[in-house]
Amino acid sequence: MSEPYREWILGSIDSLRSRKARPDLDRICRMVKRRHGSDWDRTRSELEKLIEEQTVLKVNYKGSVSYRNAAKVLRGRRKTEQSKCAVKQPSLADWSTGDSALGPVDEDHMEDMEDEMSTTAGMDSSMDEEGDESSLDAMCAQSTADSGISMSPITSSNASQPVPSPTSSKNSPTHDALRQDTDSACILSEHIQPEAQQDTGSVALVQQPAAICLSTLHVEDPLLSHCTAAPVSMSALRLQSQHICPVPLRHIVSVCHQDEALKSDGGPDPVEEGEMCTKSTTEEEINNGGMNIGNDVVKKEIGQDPLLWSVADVASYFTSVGFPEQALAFRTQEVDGKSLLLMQRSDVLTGLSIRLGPALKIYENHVKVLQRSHFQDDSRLFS
DNA sequence: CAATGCGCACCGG
DNA sequence: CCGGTGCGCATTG
Repeated sequence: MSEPYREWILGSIDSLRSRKARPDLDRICRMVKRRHGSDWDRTRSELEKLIEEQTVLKVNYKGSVSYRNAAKVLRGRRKTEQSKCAVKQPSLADWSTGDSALGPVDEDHMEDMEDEMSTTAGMDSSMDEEGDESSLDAMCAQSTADSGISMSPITSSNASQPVPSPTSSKNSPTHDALRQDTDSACILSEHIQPEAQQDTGSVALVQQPAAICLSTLHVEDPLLSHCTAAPVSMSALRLQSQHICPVPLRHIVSVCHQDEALKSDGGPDPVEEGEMCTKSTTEEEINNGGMNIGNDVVKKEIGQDPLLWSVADVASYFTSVGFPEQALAFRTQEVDGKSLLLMQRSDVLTGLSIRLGPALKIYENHVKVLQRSHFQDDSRLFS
């Protein structure tokens, strides 16, 4: 159902941008309404969904809220500011003005922050090989946010408070879809570190539901600890302790294994719960550190058996590992977890109409890995 | 009047 | 210096 909205909204954002007009809620809704007749509230809620899935980024630029087509934005910035990634909430200041129709009202209310961000979320499209760093960046950009926040702090408003309750996913009005599988309780609260971001502003990225779970898992499995080293998860880590993840651990574990080559020698030593992950690393370190690993983690973030991923989960996954643009292709082709596990090399390279470079990386570093780990697990079960 | 086009100033990299 | 952003004004329908 939201399909056309995605196109409509992204189209409106692109159109506004090309016209050099700020793609704010007001203009986006107006344009969608004019072009497609959709009513405001509907457009607004669909927009929020897109924000949650990171198809659209909500940013605070020059003191006002603005929206970006994630696929087009992500590119520039690289490392560094992971910090900025943090999520922030938009200030309403502007909104108020906007009062008009909108309902921003419900948007969060926050104090203000006027920073702006450069949107950033980016990863360069070209990320070099396996997405190491780039993906990291990406991740950080998004992930930080994503990982944690269950909802979009930003947008969603209701939940004005940054701190989501671990339990529920309820807060957000829309996300259902996304999280249906994933979620679970993974919402975390803290991720948001305001301070960090504040400097420049940040994108309010949204978070993905996904991230969440992993942390939890890790806790119990020593193997996981490796994974945790990965970038992304930090935020996730924090949460770890608390929630329960629906996903079977084994999947996760296996993924880690392979990709990571586990550094661990023979056997992983058991770690006590909770702490392993957290150990030492600071966020930064983490970010820089494990590139590939990062990806894995991301996967896990989504938290589950790929078999259970919805189309939105698949898209979120690729967005979070640095391929936002390609994520749209997966979405367009309606590739869900099951389909993903059935994809062949040629499907990825030619069936999605995405560029060869990213397609190769996606297939080799992600699709193949997910398939391998998934099927490996299965065989293990039966053996 | 709304939609659109775009020059130009700003800003961060 | 360059690219992204968007204000503010002119133009168009």
